[in-house]
Amino acid sequence: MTAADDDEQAPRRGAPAPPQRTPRGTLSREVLLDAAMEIVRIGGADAFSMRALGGRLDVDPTAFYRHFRTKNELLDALADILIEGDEPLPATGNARADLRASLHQLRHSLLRHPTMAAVILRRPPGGRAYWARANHALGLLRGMGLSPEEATALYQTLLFYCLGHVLSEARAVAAAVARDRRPGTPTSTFNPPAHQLPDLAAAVPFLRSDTLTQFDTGLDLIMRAAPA
Amino acid sequence: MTAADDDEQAPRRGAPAPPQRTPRGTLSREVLLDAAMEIVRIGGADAFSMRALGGRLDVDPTAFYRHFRTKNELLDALADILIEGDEPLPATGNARADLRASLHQLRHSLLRHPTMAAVILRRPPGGRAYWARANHALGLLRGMGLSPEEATALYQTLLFYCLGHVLSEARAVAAAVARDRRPGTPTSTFNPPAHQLPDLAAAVPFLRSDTLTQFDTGLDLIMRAAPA
DNA sequence: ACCTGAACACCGTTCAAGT
DNA sequence: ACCTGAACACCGTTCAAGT
Repeated sequence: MTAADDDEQAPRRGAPAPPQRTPRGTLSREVLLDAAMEIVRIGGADAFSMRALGGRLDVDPTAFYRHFRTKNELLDALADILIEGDEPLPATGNARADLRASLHQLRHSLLRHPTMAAVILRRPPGGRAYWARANHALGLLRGMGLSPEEATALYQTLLFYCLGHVLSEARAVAAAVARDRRPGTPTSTFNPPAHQLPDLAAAVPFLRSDTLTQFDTGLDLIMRAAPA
Repeated sequence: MTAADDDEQAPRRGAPAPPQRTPRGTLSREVLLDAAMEIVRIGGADAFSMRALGGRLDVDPTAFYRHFRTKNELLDALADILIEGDEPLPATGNARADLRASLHQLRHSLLRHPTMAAVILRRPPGGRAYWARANHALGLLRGMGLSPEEATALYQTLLFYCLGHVLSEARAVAAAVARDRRPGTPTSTFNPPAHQLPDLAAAVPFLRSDTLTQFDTGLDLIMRAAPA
């Protein structure tokens, strides 16, 4: 029915070559998070498992459970690291520009690990960085003259738009990476069946040309609802 | 670091009591899709596996592979069934109302299987119903006087907003269901750390009060960008 | 105190063999 | 032609035992 192609699993598994043995007593949340991020960076989200993590640190896979309650707890911590990003929250004094920049930071950081985005977005939010970003954005919107209620509504709209956009971009990037590793897999998503669907056909030229510009266009549309 | 609670796995696995033996030669994509949907309806997305599917139809788990290439291909087909929903695309003649109704349909249908939403949204889109909905919405926007480019931009903004919102709602519903099955698990998401974050504290009363109204509020904000 | 190792109860998928 | 069954190469997590 769907022209479902191959899938994004299997061609890369496990972590290669433990770089250095982890001495007894030096395992910590931080060490585990770093190793997990490395595994994801090298092999994508599918390469990450308890056994890969243990292998990378040359430690028994179950040593993990001294430091995290479950794998999902580690994923939540990874999520918050990505949501935080590398840069401080923008504070130029221009509320509109700062808000836009914060959402750009979020998008950019999540897209640095595109195979991770879907994994992270299926977890409930609630990390430190997540709330810090919310507080920052809400403050900016209130500074633009919006009431708490208006600010909340507009922030949620921006955030949900941002998450949907990033999820969609990340899927495309992850699929492209998978295709690259194992060529010959067709991409169905951008051969939409435009016959019989004239309005879709007319839209095709404007799909996915430049995703950053597209992202901004949506932000602008939503921000029209804010006072100048 | 995060107040990560328990997780949504494990308490319900496998399909209970095969309702009737499936005679040789009657297995089909449709039968498999129906059984898969039943498993998800009863036990959530985690309950679905090849072995559960085989068990439910009283058939060897690997018989599946005569009809689908992979599990993900079946997930894509399930996704398109949910995206299609039960009702026909709205066509009252009021473009604005029809567009809103289509997005409500999509939200409603995805939320009927909340544990499935995250699974489905991590797959690339591209099913028949997905494109049909896109074509329908684009036609409505063009009918409101927008150019193909404007219509595409506005539709994508609405769609990404809708997906982000539904993903967020579905996570909350799925977590609530899991909490119900195994009580005592706290919800961190709606105890945001409002101390030290004054603008977040001011927003708390307006979070998650009525998610349908909230959804509509965002749609309205975005639709302000369209001509009256 | 911290880690190991075996074990448990699962996965998705392949392929030779059966009917 | 269609399905079975064993097998492969994995999972996340628990718990008694070791150091």
